[in-house]
Amino acid sequence: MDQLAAKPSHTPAPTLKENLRKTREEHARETAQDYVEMIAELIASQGEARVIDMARRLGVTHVTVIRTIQRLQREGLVTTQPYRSIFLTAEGRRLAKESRHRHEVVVAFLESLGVSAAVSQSDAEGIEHHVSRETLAAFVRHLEKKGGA
Amino acid sequence: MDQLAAKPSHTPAPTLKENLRKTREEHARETAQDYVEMIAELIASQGEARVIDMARRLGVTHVTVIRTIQRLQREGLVTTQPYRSIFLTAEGRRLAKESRHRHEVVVAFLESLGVSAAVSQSDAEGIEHHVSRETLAAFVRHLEKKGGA
DNA sequence: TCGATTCTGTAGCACTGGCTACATTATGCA
DNA sequence: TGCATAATGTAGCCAGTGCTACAGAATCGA
Ligand SMILES: [Mn+2]
Ligand SMILES: [Mn+2]
Ligand SMILES: [Mn+2]
Ligand SMILES: [Mn+2]
Repeated sequence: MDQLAAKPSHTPAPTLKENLRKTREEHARETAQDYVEMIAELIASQGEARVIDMARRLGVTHVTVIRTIQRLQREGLVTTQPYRSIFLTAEGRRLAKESRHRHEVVVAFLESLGVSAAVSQSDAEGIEHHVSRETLAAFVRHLEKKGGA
Repeated sequence: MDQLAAKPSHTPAPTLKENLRKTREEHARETAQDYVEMIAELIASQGEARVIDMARRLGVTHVTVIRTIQRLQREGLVTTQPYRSIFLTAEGRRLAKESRHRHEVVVAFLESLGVSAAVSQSDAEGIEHHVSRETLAAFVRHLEKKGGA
């Protein structure tokens, strides 16, 4: 009830307010994305995802990891039992796959613009969480155009 | 002391850990960037930046704005007096100018890839805060190549 | 001019995600 | 096999950023 009353039909044009709200929501989700992505990688490479390995790779203490894992469990992305390693739910695996793909596209896209590998990796870590479906598609188009194949 | 010991000379290759730490730091700064950018816009268009206008545009309550402004004042980006409007310090103006420029480049860049204006605005609101100097330069190069002029 | 309304500010709550200090459980090796 | 070490977990602190409820100051129009 704080919209410009009458004006349906064509899309109502997103306001700055709505864009900022969306960005805040993305921030709330990005920890989840980085975590499930890393859990999937650890399971693939080490056979299991342990709190201590995540803490070392994330650069935070194990306490922070434990509390975040508890939240992700509450949200249905992972499962754990006391003193056991971490597993992904079906939804967690889905999100991990999607996040990894987007991450790779963003890195490849930045590199295709001539950005160094190191900076591409670094910037992608933040940018990835704010790339919509439409923008991701545009990145892929750009890569296909340049990449040949 | 958790680096690969011996291997100086050329840059030590940033670890995932360091990239994530950098992303966290960027998040701590992005509120400041969006605020000073908006304060500059309000001063330019309305003659002054008031709490209530910022709250409406940001989509948060005035309480949140007041507390954030207090922090920005502590950090030397703005000045205020009780019941008076908000001013930028020299450093605040510098940051506002830089943020606005980067915001505009990011939006223009996304649009140049064929992303719709609405989505470009929305994605840029988050992406802008993770675009390094080097990536920004790559965006500008890409725009100059396509844009002609 | 003065009273209603609007604006600014404070108190106190929730949640996230950092941390240290300490407790408990598992693990691995002598 | 047992004990030192490593890993996991809990308690409680902090800062940031949301919120509602309420208090105080400023403004505007009748
Ligand atoms: Mn990331
Ligand atoms: Mn972000
Ligand atoms: Mn902006
Ligand atoms: Mn922004």
